[in-house]
Amino acid sequence: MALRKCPNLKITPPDFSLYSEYSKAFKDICRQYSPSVEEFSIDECFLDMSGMEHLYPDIIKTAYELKDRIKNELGFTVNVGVGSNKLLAKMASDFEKPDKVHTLFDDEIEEKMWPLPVRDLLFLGKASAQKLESLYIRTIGDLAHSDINVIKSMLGNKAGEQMHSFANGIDNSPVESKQRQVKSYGHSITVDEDVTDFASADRLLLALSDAAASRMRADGARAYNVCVTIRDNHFKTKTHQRQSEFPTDITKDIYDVSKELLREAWNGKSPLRLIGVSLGDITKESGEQLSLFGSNNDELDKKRNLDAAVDSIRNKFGDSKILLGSTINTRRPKKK
DNA sequence: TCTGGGGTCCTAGGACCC
DNA sequence: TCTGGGGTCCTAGGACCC
Repeated sequence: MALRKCPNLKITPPDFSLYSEYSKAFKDICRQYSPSVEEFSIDECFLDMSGMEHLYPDIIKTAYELKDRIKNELGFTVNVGVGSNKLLAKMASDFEKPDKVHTLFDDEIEEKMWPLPVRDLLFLGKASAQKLESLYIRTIGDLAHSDINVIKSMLGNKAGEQMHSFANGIDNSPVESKQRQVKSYGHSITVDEDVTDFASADRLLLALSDAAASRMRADGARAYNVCVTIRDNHFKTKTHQRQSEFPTDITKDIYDVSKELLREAWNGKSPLRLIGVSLGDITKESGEQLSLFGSNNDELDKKRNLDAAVDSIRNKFGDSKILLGSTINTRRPKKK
C-alpha cells in the first residue's frame, strides 16, 4: 500500500544478523562497566553498579560516558536511566529520547513518575489499564495510593502485587547476569492471501517447522512440545499443542506432528490468515533416544542425516540457500 | 489505528495419582 | 458409592514485552 502511494519509496529489508552483531557489541561495552549485566532484550540491559562507588564515584558522569562511547564506537544513540532498582532505571530510560541520561531516584518518584499514566508503567499493558480505568485509576500515583487488595482482585494476585509495588517504586528483583536458556523456538507467518486448503497449509507448516527446528538444532537443543497456532480471518487465534514422550529435533517428525495438530484444530474451511509452529519444553541433554524395538533406528538415522546435510549447507551459504522442495512455492499461492 | 514476528510468564480447568 | 486433601502435569488462552 505504501509503494502504491509512493512509487519511489526506498525499501530497506531488515538485516537481523547485523542487528544481533551490534546488540552484542553494545552489551560488550556495557560489560566493561560492571561484571553484572542482565540482558533484558536485544537492545536493552541492566547494569548493577552497586558497590562500585570507588570506581565510579559520579554515577551520572559514568552514565554519560557510557552513552557517548556507544554513540562514538557503534554509531547509534541510546538512553541511559539511573535508579536504585531495575524498575526505576528502566522507567528513567524511557523518559525523553533520544540520546539522553535520566535519573529516577527514590526522592524523585513523586515528581517524575506519579504524574504519568498507568500505561507507562513497565508490564502494565492495555488490558490492565482498561481495568484500572474502571476504578478511575489513571496515573501511576493513583495506582500507588490505591488499596492493594482491590488491585490484586482486579489484575490477579501476582500481577496486582507487582504493579502496586512498581507504582511505589519498589522492585527487589536482582540483576541476573547469567544467560538465560531459550525456552522456545517458533516461526509464524501472516499470509497475504487467506489459506483455505490443507495442501497450502501443509506447505507452510513444513517451511515453518523446518525454520524453527533448524534454529533449535543450531543451539543443540531438542523439544518435547510442538504447538501450532492459527488465526482466522476474524482475527480469532487458536493454539493446539502436543507433549511427547521423547524430545526431538527432527524436521520431519516435527512437521508430521504439526500436520496432525492442524487437522485437529482447523476444519479446513474458515480462511486462515496466520499459521505458526513453535517448539517448546526444550532440553539440551544429549541423550540419544533409540526406538525401544530397534526397527525404526535406520529411518531415524536417515532423517537425522538429512537435517544435518541441510544445516551444513545453511551454515556455509546462508539460510536462504536451501529450502525444502515443497516449501518453495509457498510465498504466493497461485490464484485460480 | 490496526497490525508483524519473536518471545516469556501466568491463570484456570481438567485429568490423574496417592 | 460418594467423599477429602494434596499434589503434578497438560492444555488453552491471555497479557505483556521488544
